Amino acid sequence: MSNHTDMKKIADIVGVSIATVSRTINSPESVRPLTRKKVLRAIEDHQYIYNSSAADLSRKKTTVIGVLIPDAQMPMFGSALVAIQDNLQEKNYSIMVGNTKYNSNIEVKLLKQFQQRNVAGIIKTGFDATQSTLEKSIKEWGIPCIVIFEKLQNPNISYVGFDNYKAAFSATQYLIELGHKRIGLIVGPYTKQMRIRKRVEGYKAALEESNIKFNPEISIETNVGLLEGKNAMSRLLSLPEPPTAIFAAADRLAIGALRAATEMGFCVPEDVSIIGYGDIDVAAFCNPPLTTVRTPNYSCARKATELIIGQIENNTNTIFHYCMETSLIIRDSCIQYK
Amino acid sequence: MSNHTDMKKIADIVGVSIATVSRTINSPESVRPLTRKKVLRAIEDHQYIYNSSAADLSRKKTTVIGVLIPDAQMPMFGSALVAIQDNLQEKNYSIMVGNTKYNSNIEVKLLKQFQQRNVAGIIKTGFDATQSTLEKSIKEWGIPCIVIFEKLQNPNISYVGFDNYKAAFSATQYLIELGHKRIGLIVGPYTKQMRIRKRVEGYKAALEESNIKFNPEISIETNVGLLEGKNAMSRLLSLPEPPTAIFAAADRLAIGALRAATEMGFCVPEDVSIIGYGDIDVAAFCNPPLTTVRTPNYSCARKATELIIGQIENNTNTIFHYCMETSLIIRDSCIQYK
DNA sequence: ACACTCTATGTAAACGTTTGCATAAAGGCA
DNA sequence: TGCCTTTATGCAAACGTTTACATAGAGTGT
Repeated sequence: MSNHTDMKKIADIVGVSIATVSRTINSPESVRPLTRKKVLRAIEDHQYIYNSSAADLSRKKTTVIGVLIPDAQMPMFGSALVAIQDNLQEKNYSIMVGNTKYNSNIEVKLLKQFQQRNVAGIIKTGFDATQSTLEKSIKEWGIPCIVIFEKLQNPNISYVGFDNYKAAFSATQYLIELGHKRIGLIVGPYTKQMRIRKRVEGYKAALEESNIKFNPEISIETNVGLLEGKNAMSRLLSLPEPPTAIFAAADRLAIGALRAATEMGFCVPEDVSIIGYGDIDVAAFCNPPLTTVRTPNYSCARKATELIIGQIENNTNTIFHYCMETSLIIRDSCIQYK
Repeated sequence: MSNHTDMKKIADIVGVSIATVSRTINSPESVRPLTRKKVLRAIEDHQYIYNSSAADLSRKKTTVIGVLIPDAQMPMFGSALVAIQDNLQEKNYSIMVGNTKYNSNIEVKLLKQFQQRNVAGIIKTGFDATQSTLEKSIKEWGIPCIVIFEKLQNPNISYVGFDNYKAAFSATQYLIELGHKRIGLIVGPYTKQMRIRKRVEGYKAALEESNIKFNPEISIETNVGLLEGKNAMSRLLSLPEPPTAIFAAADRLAIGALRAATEMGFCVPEDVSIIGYGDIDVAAFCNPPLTTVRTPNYSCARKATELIIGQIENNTNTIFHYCMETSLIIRDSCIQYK
């Protein structure tokens, strides 16, 4: 016989039915105060532990939300997680997290797990250019799914993000305004990732607007990482005619680039300007402090969580498109070109 | 009637019993190849989705492991998450994550959630000095729980960590060997956190060993963060007789300290040496690159995951104590005192 | 006293699996 | 052929909740 405390046991102790116990837990206002008190007392005294699996099964619905991120090492994910949980805290939702490593096999697998575990909603950071199948499967599945940190043109997918194109445009424009003409680009794998591709496009558009010809020689696509940024920068600075300014479309790339410059004897910003992207927290603590584009990571994640909770609770599934503003954070890594 | 594909439906389609479907999924070798094939075919064709809640309820056991971290912004957490998932990947376990913010109310709440959701095991980073109640509740609960990133003296709790005392001792010793006598300390909230307190003790012990008197004036306890590190360093360098070397017992504190020094016109390491703790990835990319203590974060998390999975699968719950080696990573932020 | 409405509770059928036990079919051996 | 073992499958009871529906009792207005 089960020696485990379940609702039945509590019900027996108090002398009420299981239903009453369930109600005291889920809608306390619907049970008489005296009864409620007795039930709560028994729960306390006998260390009853609510069984979510059973509830989930019965309700055909969980209070777990799935969070899909490409790389847990990205500082941006930290903000996302904190924001999401801040919002979920008092609601008794839990977070199930999956790290895709930019690998679509892993991603599909994780999504399947989420589906089997019947998560109530999904928050996904970033969206691959190649994910129409994914999109379809989520649609069919029918639970709310919000992409964050990205502005999508796809009208069928909700997002809370920012305009990567515009932000990259303004970063590049800033460099141009400072008089730079030879502006290098170090950027993540944009062949696969939409939000990165948008940055490349923004960069190109800004150049074009000022009649500067895009020069593929000083534009490097690489994985996002400190070392990768450093390596890319080394290559750029080894060129016979190195760029006078660099747009590193991720702060971690920028930090790597900064290091390469320093090691090669270039002064930043006197010899070469560097602008980053993301305003991760160390950016302000670099030497020199990094001029960068601030993206509203925390707000995006927070907003997305609010929205998704709303959808879950009201059982709706409309499409939301929120685009937040980015801003240029001017610090000391860029200077007028003389 | 349910239009949702469940085992019953698959069973009906194939013309077998539910049990057979369940078995094809959970122990394929126990069903005849032909039957298996037909079942799998039907599962494929009708997009059957396994319901974990139901399975969990029936089995009285889940395949979810709970991960408790104090601050998702700490880079160390990123490694942990990646390591854990790398290990869980092919096993179909999922990760439920909770961010405690160093707040024991939140922590208790999250643990309760984990308990209600019936997680199969818990990996917890760090352990508060004040958590004997917590310890008791986990013991009673009876699921495997491993603390990582910490060496505990408590024989009832499993850990996979490193010796914070020893690591801090060696960092301080290194500074002493370089001829420093006036060695400041910037450290996290050690009143609450064991692993941080150990660092303070290691620092003090190293001083004592060399007959250097501990000076509370140049020892600052603060929250862990870049800005906090900077503020603490400002205070230290404003002293009439500032320290000639600083042990910042967290790399993020060290990076903040580095910034303060630079802004105040101190050269690192010429005017003041700084040694960090953790070897987070940006440490090597600071200016100057940060000398620091490397702690084996990934290995710890990976080992812990292996152990916990072992315990879950074999239904054992023995206590493990693994202590991994730390190492001194000498870069350019410390120099001989003249 | 009656009919009516409310409110608090109980009853019991789901929810979709797992798994011990029973059984039928097939194979081996005398 | 009959008996025994093995293998593949089915049966049905659990797992611990939720919730639509039923019901009993209390209150209200006439």
